[in-house]
Amino acid sequence: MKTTPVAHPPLRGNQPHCQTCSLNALCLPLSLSDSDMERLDDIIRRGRPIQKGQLLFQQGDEFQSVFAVRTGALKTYTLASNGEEQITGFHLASELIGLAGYDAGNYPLTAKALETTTVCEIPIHQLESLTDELPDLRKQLMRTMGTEIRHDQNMMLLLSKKNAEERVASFLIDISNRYQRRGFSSSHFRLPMSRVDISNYLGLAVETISRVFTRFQKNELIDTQGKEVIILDMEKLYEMAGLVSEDECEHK
Amino acid sequence: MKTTPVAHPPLRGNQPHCQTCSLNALCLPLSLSDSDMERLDDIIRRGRPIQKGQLLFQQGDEFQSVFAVRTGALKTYTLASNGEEQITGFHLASELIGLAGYDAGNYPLTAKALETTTVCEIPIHQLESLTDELPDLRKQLMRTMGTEIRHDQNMMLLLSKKNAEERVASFLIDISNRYQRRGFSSSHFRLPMSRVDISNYLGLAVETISRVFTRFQKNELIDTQGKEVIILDMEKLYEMAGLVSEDECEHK
DNA sequence: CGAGCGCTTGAAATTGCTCAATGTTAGTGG
DNA sequence: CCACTAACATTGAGCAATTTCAAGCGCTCG
Repeated sequence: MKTTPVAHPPLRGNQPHCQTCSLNALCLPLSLSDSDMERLDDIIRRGRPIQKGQLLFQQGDEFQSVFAVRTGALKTYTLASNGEEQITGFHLASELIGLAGYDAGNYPLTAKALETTTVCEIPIHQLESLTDELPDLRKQLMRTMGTEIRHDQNMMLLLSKKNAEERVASFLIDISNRYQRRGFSSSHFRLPMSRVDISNYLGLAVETISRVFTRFQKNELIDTQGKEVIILDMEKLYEMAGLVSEDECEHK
Repeated sequence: MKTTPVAHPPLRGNQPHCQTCSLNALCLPLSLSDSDMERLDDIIRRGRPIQKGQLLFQQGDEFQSVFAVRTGALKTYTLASNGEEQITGFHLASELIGLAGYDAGNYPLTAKALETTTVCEIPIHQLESLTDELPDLRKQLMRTMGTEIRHDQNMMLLLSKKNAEERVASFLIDISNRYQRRGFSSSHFRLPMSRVDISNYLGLAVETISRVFTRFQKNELIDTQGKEVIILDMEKLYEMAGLVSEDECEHK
């Protein structure tokens, strides 16, 4: 078990705040009143950016804080005992990471920056005392964990039932939706992760990812240039993913 | 969206209680004081047993309660939009199910009895008010969700990185450990689920499960007769699973 | 400008799947 | 208690999807 390589740099002045953060409607403060948000804001630490490839925390490190992504993106992965790495999620701005370690005393996974990334650190002890007083915050935390569980169960379905094309289509749709929720284009974006990361996440070989991307491009489903992706036919992509676009089917 | 076929039968007299339940050290009451346990016990409803094949709740049903398995076993599964079913977990006595629906308002999965099963029902509203007052209970719930997340992430690793033999070996070890924790034999047990369920859970074809079981039997790793399983070489099974038996490797 | 990493493409190999047939078990009703 | 049926389980053969191996390209960063 190694010690944390990077972790939590000291504070700097001129900090942003939850109250003015453009992400507060997506992030942990969601559903908090102004005064409650202020109390949450008080315990949040905002450190210097972490660079691409640096670790935010490592599997086995003592569980001390949860983190909200402010800008940038990270991947989280677990290590099998044989050393193999399984990426369990990519995390964009406003998303909370680290909660899975809540009960264990240490992080059950490693978080690595995919690009230069800034995070808000929320020390767990203070968060815990705060949740004692703020039921809304508590619910929000439970909600976040529920979301995580549903995500993982969707991934189980994907990994055990879907073929390569369905996996890639599902992946692109997921990313697209997440960018959209953040106010970015749902059809034109830049993937923060490498092909190798995607292949690992989707349980496929890199070569397969490459081939599916080119096939999608030939079939004019998407246009892609390196990490840049333009979705040309969202409708069809939903079909490929084994899903149905929301437009035409709202009942569940 | 269909209505619930079975759900929550009426109460009966002569109920057992958390205080005297042999599972209370594994179940939700874990870490509660006697008086707190009593308060939890007061809100628990204990219905008549549900029969093999009956549903406890169904994907889409309104989220009203979480359930603890008292005796028997269930499977939970999600339905893909194309109707395919993915089993996300098997649940033995003392295990809590339904929490994943916490934030969504309705259950994100279906729970079906694998055999005659009795459950303790915990209405969510009352549980919520109780958590307001009992921080220990709150923590226990968070812990349970954390455990669920780690389980699912382990499954993601299994589904995306392990071959058929490794999957089956991992599965048998997991079941074995869970029986052991409940005070049963870790080397001789009866699987409550069918081969089809196992294959679905592990992301393999039924035939593959069958073949791996016979191969394991030929290699004298296990002895099996239908759902009855005897583990002959635990050591080797751990190796096959890509794990290391606790005996020989305690670090990490 | 060269090295190296990341990405793409092709051909061969492999693993697990599908299909089909047969065997086995458990539950039902005469 | 036995016969019957339906669901479950096993086994074999051929096949298909994806992986592995190998090679080449192109961008980026020292």
